[in-house]
Amino acid sequence: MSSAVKAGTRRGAAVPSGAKPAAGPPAKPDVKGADARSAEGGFSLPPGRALAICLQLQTAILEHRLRPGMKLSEDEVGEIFGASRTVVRAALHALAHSGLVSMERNRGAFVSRPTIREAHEVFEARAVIEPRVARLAAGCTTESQLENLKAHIEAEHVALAAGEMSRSLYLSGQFHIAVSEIADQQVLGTIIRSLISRSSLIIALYWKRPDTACESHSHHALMRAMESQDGQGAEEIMKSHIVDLHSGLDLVEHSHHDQALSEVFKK
Amino acid sequence: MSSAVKAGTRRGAAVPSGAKPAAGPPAKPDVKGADARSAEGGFSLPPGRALAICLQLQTAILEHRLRPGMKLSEDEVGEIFGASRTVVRAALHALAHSGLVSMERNRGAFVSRPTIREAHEVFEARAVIEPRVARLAAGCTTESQLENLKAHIEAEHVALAAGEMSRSLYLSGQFHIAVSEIADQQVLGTIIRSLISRSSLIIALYWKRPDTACESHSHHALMRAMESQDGQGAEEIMKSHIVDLHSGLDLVEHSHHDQALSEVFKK
DNA sequence: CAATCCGGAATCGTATACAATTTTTAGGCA
DNA sequence: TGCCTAAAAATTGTATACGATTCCGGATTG
Repeated sequence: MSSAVKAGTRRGAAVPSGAKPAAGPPAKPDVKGADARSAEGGFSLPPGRALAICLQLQTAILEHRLRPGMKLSEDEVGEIFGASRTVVRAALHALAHSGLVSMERNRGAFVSRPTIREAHEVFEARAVIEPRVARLAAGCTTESQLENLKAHIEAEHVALAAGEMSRSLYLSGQFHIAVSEIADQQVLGTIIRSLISRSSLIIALYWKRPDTACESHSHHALMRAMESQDGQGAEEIMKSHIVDLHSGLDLVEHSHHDQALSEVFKK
Repeated sequence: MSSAVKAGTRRGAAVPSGAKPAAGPPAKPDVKGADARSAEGGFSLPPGRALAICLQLQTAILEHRLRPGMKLSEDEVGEIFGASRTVVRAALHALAHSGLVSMERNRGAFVSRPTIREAHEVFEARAVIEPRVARLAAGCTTESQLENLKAHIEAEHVALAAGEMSRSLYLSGQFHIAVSEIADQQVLGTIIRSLISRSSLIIALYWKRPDTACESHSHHALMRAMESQDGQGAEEIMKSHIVDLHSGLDLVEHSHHDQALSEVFKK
């Protein structure tokens, strides 16, 4: 049933939609150090083909082309990517470990639907970890890294101006990842990537207002703090930025879809 | 070659070696809330049988029965646990995601050998995260949870007195996990579990002195801070405790095994 | 008419078989 | 003796097949 998964062209580039050139010249940014090692959670790359499937699925989820709750049938995904269930299974397990999909025994894999509680916890965790990492990063930012950050912000602006909401959010996450990579802490970096991935799901579910160009300002301020080696400042900006993100969510039971119907007309 | 893996009885309890009764009566503690949900990294449990294998391998690694660098052949593990390679593979992948084993393409799975850099990063990460979690935990510790912590410390003492070094370290890690569970933060708790698991590997590789009953004191102090709801104190104690652990490591290239030989007689 | 029960279809869990790659070993040659 | 080459052995990567469980629809019955 259903034509659920419709990600990219069977064998497009690993991050096809990630290279979308909104405007010609100013869009050279494109996540620099986030190639293969930015894989799922960051850990042990699944062998061979599974990794490609992983990345495509991940990108699709992070760009909200696959919404939370969608079923990822092994057969279906396998047919789409022209792979056997064995490797699809590996890919799905990998994504499950990174928290993007959840697997229910004998029922299959679904794009994760973070609970409200988990949403809170993810952003609390980010509020604990990322500010500290931002401080570390501020202490050792090179010129080219600053350029990279600038390009990221640039790209965010472009996407936002073009009204590409989901892509904008994706890039926003990539910015945070870029910051964590500057800190050159792989362990914390991996953790942060995982949290940001999950944040993407949370935002897809609980975002309050579809407008709000809130991001770019904080990101710019953060970059400037890093530019002037202001660790303390960077830490504080990051902290408040994440708190802002957290409070920008509408964390109440959403009573989604038909459940709402049966609930509304109950009596 | 080799009779590498020799964990438990093919189908013993999930955590057989974890229940080793050093002394009869005083050993009732045994990790309370750390049953199945304390699985590997904490994430998506591999389906069915794989989970059991996961847990057994994990326990063996955490107790240093499987040393870093050991090869975990799929066939071999499969034969030992009476399972087919399919499920063994899933188990190994899961452990790889939690950082306990590393897989090299076309070469197989090995118990991870954390690099010195990774060792530093893991303890830096713990120093960032755990103190904050300890603070949270201190604010909401119930009586029974205190009892549980007490039992943990008790068990550590017993193991230490019996000279069971590796088990003592294992229990030390479990104590930290117990603290994180009190904080009732699943996301951060999962992260902490993963970091502690890796710490176990790091300690196996880089521990300085095989003696040192250093742990228990800090743990006891932490417990008392939590008992008196002293969040600030708990945070500080945890912080310094982790720094102590970090500095208790001998983080220099160990030139292990034969490499040492060729090095010694080089000139 | 509604609730329940059963059978088919679909999907997942596991085992086994085959292909690809690596490692090792045996052999030949300088 | 030492080193390079090549074939064999071992191990992993992938595909397919079969059994088990769940889901969905229709028939039966109170």
